Amino acid sequence: MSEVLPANNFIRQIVIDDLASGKHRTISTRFPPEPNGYLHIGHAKSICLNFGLAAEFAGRCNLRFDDTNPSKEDIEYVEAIKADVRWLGFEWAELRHASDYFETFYLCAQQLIRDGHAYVCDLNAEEVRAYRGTLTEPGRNSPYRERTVEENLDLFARMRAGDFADGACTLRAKIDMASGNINLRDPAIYRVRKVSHQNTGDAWCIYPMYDYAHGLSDAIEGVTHSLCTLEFEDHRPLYDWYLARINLAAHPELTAPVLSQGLSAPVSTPRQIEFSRLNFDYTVMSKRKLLALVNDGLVAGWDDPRMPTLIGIRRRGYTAAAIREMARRVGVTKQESVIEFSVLENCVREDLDALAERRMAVIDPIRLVIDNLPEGHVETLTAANHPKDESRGQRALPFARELWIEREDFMEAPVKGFHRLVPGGEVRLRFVGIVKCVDIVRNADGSIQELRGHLDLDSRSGMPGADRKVKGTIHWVAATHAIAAEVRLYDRLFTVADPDDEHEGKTYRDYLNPDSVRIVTARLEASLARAEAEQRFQFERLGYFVADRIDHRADRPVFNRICTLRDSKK
RNA sequence: UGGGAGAUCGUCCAACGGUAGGACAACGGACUCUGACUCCGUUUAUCUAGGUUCGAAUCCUAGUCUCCCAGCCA
Repeated sequence: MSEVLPANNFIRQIVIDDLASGKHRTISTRFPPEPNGYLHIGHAKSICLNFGLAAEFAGRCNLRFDDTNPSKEDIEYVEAIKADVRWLGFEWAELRHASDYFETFYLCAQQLIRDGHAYVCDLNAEEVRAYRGTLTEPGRNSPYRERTVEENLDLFARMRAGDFADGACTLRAKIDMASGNINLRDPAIYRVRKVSHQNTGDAWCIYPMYDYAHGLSDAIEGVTHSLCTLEFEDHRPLYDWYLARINLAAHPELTAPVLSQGLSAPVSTPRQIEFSRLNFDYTVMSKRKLLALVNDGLVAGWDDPRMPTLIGIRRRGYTAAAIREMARRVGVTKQESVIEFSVLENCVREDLDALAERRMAVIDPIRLVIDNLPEGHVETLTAANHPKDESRGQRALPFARELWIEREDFMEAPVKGFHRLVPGGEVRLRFVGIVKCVDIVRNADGSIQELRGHLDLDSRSGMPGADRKVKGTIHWVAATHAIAAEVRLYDRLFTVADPDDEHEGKTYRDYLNPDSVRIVTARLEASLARAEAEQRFQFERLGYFVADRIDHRADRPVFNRICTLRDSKK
């Protein structure tokens, strides 16, 4: 696989310029997921960007859990996210949580109050909405906006102490209720939530909002380039507003609680830069819909091989290298885009073509008996494990008088352009030689019971006659030696390119592909008995397959189809 | 006249005042003991209208279209 010649993009160019101008000596980024769900392929772009930039320019990239809303978060997700990032091939400089900074956030809020930049507001959620105005009309000031500093300090302390019920009041930034940017209309800084937190337990009953916590967390960690998706573009003025008012660098006492936990706080003034999120056709990417697919049993779980989650894609058999290459190919811009799934698929095929050893397997078997071999004839062939890489060695391949071939590779009444086996016609048996179909044995109902073939002994592999040209080559397994295996044939989860399209009252559920998985019992060549979970192979002419990382066992093999081979037959 | 952002092949991404190029897709061909891989070739694009300029995807003006924002979510 073409190894990481970094593709330039506007963010990388900013980094290069900042380093060249001396604005930064080193750079620092972060990947900041909220632990409220599993990571999906869309996150892979952000992970590759943040960790990739840090790696390329010898900077640092933290994994930071943006855990400011305990009611949605769970430790299960933080563990899964860590595993996914590592699987993708990245290691964080430090693991942090926004919740590591809760005490600092509290101190900063007190400072904002003292400086007249924040106030405790007793409006309830509905009232706040009414006061906020609309997209085209300005909002109105809260009646609590002019409380004194002393009163606000006292009230805020009582919020922390648990004196107020959930929703009874908030701490709000005093900015501008008439701003065209709604984020600046006195946004909430803290809300009361009497729930325990995945990381801090019951230490707090007030929790900071994203806009407030995110920029401060970036600054505390010394992040230089804070990369996020487009929808945060109009939050940037607020991001900058908090940083400017609080000015962590000028107030070391504010970060003291971080230091006292043994964590460093190399305060910076981070710059937020937005890029467009990654979307793919034929799938959904919203956490809500993914969660619904899982909860409603429409898929087998977060790691269902049809899911666009990283854990699902991994189980499907995609490689981390392929995902990294995909991220490189799609680039980074501010244009909203939907990537064709073929881009990812091409990356997988390219990686696996080089990586995966070849094997033979028959998915829909029909019996072929070689009539000019003696009854009970068995021999052992050797076959290359990889057609382009001799160092991958060879394997023993049992060959016998009775074979399974692919039902699809025989046509009694061939359509034009059919290159495989037909009555009276010849085809090459991979690694064996040329066989002619001499008879069709039928059941009472006229259906085909088995095929009879005649092997041209002069055309056996290695013989001079093997050079004889025939139009097609088909795969096979020895019926006597084949092992049975469950093979799961996956296809796209949705039947339409844009399942999010809700025209004509449809929803993504109406577009679920009823044939997104087909489970068959296949016959595998004997050497596959030694396959290990997560090992990938090319089943010749069929596609790439992986031994399922959960269900595969030596005595009960289970393979997932990763993707088919490209197919140029018409 | 609410605020913010974006418009280049079918899809993504380049071109940073000087030959519109690459990847994926599609199509055609060569090769082939995988109809794979590989190789060769072909088709298709600068949102519109003006302007500046020897020269505009790029600069200016005016439009058009698309996306995001009215959580005590992130």
